[in-house]
Amino acid sequence: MSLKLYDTMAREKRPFVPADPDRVTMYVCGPTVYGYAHIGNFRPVVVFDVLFRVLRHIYGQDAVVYARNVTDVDDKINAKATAEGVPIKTITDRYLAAYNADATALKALPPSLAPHATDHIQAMQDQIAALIQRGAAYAAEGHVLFSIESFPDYGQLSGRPLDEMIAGARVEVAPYKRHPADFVLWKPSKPGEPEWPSPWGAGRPGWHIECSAMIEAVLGLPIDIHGGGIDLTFPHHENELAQARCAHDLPTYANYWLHNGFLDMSGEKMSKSLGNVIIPHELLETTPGEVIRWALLSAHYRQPLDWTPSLIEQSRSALDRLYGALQRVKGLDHDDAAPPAGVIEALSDDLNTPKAYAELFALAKALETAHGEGKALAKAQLLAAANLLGFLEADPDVWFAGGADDELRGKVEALLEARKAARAGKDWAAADRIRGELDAMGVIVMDSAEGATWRLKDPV
RNA sequence: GGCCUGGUGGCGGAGUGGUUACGCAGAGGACUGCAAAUCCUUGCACCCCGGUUCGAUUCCGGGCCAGGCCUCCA
Repeated sequence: MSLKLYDTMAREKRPFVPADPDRVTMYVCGPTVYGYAHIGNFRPVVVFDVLFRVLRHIYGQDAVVYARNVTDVDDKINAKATAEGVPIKTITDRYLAAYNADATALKALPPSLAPHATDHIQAMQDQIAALIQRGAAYAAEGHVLFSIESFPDYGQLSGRPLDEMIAGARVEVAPYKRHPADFVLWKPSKPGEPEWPSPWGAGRPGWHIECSAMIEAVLGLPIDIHGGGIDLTFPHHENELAQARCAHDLPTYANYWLHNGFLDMSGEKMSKSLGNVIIPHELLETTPGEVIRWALLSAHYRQPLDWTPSLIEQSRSALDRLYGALQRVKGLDHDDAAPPAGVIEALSDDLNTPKAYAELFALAKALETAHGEGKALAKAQLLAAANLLGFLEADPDVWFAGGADDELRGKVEALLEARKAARAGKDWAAADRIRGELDAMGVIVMDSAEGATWRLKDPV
């Protein structure tokens, strides 16, 4: 079994070979913390979380270093702080906490490292200084700009020839730019905005230099995997690559570039102007994080994913099915099993999560139809497989009835006792009336040879 | 205009040069006092037109349609 990943640079699936199997490095562009992240922002969070889990499974728990940055200096953050009349840190702290809480709710493991841009200003300045020294950047009117003409490979990642950059430059070009597509490495701050002293005047870093400098600072160059949304390919990743390679005259910045497809809303791009933005922070009030995670991974990560109410319902049904299988074998435990080959193979093929889902259903069926010892083993295998994807970590009873408070539980238990007595006396009318009462309470009753179990229709 | 994706059954969504994806929904059966859950069985597909081939949903060319990037963006 070997892991294959689609590399945007090579435009094909390639066998994954880390530079050092004892220290596999991965970097994913994280959030700018100026507001609640929307559902689309969390697609890379769960996608690369699965990759993180798969890599840890292959190379060892401690052999994978996964960094996801936090951009905490940005125009939007400044604007938000000004609007609320609070310090910038109040804004960034608040939304970073929310982001981390949401990521946890979506069952994403914390990354190994979460570097903050404001903690690495020096590293950014060092990289900028190296670029100037090598003639790849120039200072002008308080700005420092990267000179794309100094880098012949510019455009390689996104497949855009340099001469097209000029035609593509539809925005007004700042007069101090030598080439229309030159981009900012350092810029002056406006009054009231955060600023740091620098050899080129007080100011703050451009967006692209944050990532390339932090990668150098916390992971070292080059790295094995760089991930992010497909929209970041250009200009963000193209620029990061140019900066890092030029600063240190490197042939390679990242050995594999992975990009997740977009999430859209009924075929439309999610945007505030269309009013169709879904915020997990709010969605989590009515939908378990695991359901959202299931939905986000239900299509292959490079495909576009259409977010619809039906997708949520189907995802809930799928998890109910799997948790139901687990709930029926409560108590049957087996020593930890390795994840079955089918799931490994599916995920090793460029993270084919839909195929991995099919394997989970096959394992659930095997569990339902197994007997005796086989049942315990099947359960352990299902759990091991699901763990690789970040699913089925909850107690099935909690999954189905976790939303029920003690009062409701008491009522349900009492009614079930009464119904049991009615059924024993073959008083079907009374038994059905009680079941109707439970149904009205949102409780579904399931009889079995071992007695009745119950679940909430709509567990949160 | 440039670059790039994708068009699969009622819905979601993999995959393959000739054989079952899978899930949800539907149909029949088993089980059940009746249900629910579960199990068994089952119907439903590969945008259009050419080409290559013994054979294409799968490869090649063209077309149509949808979407993305080229500006902040996961």
